[in-house]
Amino acid sequence: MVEQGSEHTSTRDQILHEATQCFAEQGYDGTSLNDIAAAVGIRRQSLLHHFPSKEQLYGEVFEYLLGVWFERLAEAISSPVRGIEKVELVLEAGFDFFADKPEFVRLVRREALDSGAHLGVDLSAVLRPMWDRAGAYFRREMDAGTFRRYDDPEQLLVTGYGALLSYFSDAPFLEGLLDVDPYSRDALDARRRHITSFYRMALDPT
Amino acid sequence: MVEQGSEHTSTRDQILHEATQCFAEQGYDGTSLNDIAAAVGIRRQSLLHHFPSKEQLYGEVFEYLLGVWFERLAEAISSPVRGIEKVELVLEAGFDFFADKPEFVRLVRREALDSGAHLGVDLSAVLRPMWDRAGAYFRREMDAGTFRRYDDPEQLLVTGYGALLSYFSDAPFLEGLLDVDPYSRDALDARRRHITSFYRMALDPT
DNA sequence: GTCTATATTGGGATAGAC
DNA sequence: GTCTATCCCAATATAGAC
Repeated sequence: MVEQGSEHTSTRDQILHEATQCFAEQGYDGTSLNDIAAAVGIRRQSLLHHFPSKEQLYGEVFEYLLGVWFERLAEAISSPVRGIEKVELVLEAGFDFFADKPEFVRLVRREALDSGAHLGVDLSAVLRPMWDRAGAYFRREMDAGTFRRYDDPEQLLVTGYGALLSYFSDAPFLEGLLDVDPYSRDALDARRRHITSFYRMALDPT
Repeated sequence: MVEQGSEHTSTRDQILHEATQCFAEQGYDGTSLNDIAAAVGIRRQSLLHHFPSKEQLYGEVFEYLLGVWFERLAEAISSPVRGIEKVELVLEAGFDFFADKPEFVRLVRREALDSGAHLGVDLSAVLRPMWDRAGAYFRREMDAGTFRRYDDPEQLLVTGYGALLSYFSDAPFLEGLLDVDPYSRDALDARRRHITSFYRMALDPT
């Protein structure tokens, strides 16, 4: 759907791109079709020639990003490494994807807050299989003694979910607390290292 | 401003209460004065007799919750305990407040996402003093050898911020992933215990 | 495929009767 | 203090010319 390699991107793809930025920054209700059209350089009415409605456009924006996310995650999961190294690999794959596409994180957060009011599909249901797989992995490693035992492995996932997403979804807010551009190379490196080392400490069975 | 103890709550306070719920659930842009007025049982025009504008109403909703939050936090911070016990005390105070007022968490998250577009004040600037104080505390304890040393103590704060807020802000979403009501007593207890034990593991210097 | 023009709805806010 | 009536504006969406 989204073409690469050619000098010229289609108007449709330009719309998708600008819509992604607008929805991520201002949310579904805070974004008007005028905003998106203006960013592309056309009129609102011309935009509706490419997408039948605002909801449809929003749906396609989400669908595309979700597809890329699944691709990247599947790649990391399929790796043959085990133990804490696998956790690190998946954490880093998630981190790198989020750093590459912070718009995605912001969209997911907004959907989580609005509990899918604007999106047709149930996001948690879509992500559920991967979630369960991760939970089963932790349980197995705990049983094997490679990870420190916790009462409820799912809690580790919730914490990781929050730690990973919040940094990107709330980046402008955190910038005000930290006096550092969260997207600078240094800040990203530091955050990445901290998350992995934090998990290593917490999971270390010794 | 908000009266307690009397059987009858003023219309003004009812409006504040319903507005809090609506803004937390649907966001600023997603909430219309009609929604709030309907919840109270009056007309939109009557609501505007008590508050001059939507922005003003939103501001007051936030101001009130922020005041309570500061109260509770100051109470926990003033405790004479030290070391990891102080961290636990503050984490638990935050957790309990958030569990008591999840609307507050959702509002803060929305503000962080929108970077204060609807609120007059800069939220990160308001919270900055407490943030810096917490960072200094971690640094001191690391220097004293009571906490495990991390390159950047502020990273611990970011992780805590995410772990604490996300559970409540994204509760409906997490319910779909966990098959448990996040606000049930059991779930809250488990989450509370996990966060504190997770931090204890990560900060343990041995 | 983009435009102008227009229909229609819903939002915030004001004026004034009761 | 609450209501009805009204104003104004912005938003989504459609129709039809070019």
